Amino acid sequence: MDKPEFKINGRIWIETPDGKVLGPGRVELLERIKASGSIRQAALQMKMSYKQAWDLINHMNENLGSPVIISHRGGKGGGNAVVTENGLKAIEQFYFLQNKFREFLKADDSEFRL
Amino acid sequence: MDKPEFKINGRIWIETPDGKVLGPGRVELLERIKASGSIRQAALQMKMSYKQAWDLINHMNENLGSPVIISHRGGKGGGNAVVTENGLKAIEQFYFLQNKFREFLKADDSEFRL
DNA sequence: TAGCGTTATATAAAAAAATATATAACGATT
DNA sequence: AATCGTTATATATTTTTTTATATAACGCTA
Repeated sequence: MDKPEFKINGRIWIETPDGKVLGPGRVELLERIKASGSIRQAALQMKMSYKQAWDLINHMNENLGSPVIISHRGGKGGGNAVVTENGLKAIEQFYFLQNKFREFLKADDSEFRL
Repeated sequence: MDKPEFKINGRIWIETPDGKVLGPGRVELLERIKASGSIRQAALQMKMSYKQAWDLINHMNENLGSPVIISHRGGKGGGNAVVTENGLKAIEQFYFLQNKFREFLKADDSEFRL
């Protein structure tokens, strides 16, 4: 139990006065929907239940100014989901911040010593 | 639902290969033990159960190189707990990082716009 | 119009986490 | 040696969260 290797880690998110609206998990969900065109497939890939994915999307749609996902049921393939312009902006801007945060973590990586 | 105010927020912690060992909550716990000399009182102040506080302390004691809290039972007052040198260093160093992180958040505060 | 796979939604079941309760150990103080 | 308030620990209960199950709606396709 001597000399453990300490690393600083953390996470960032976007919030409104009503609470958290965007974080790493939700952004990944958006990206997977963008790639697969399906809420269901994105949920399977991330090993979360469809309900959980849907709840997250619904919450984002209602709290990110305008919808990030537009979904349709029925039709070819049974239905589909697409990321809106607003959603794409959300992904892009969050990654920008995420990258800055990574730099921050890297810079302070060896600043914790007991 | 238009023009919500977006704020970036987040949290940092210290981890070893075995997982998280120190974060804002645990540091606050250490500080309250330092001030009160009692695990129990610190737990009450933070509205957590004694068990939860004890588990956190135990985990820190076992994973922060050397103990951060030394506790005694019996005696005057029924018992007591004191923060070790190692614990004081942990508090101090975490606050140093925490302050840097606050600056980071403030600097990037208005960088998310949809 | 029957079938398909998905979205949407509610409800039930299961799992996990938090909390409460109980009890013993402890040592200075009286 | 009895009392006190705390630490230490186990067990039980409650609460919360997560996951599973079921069912309906939908619109293209064949």
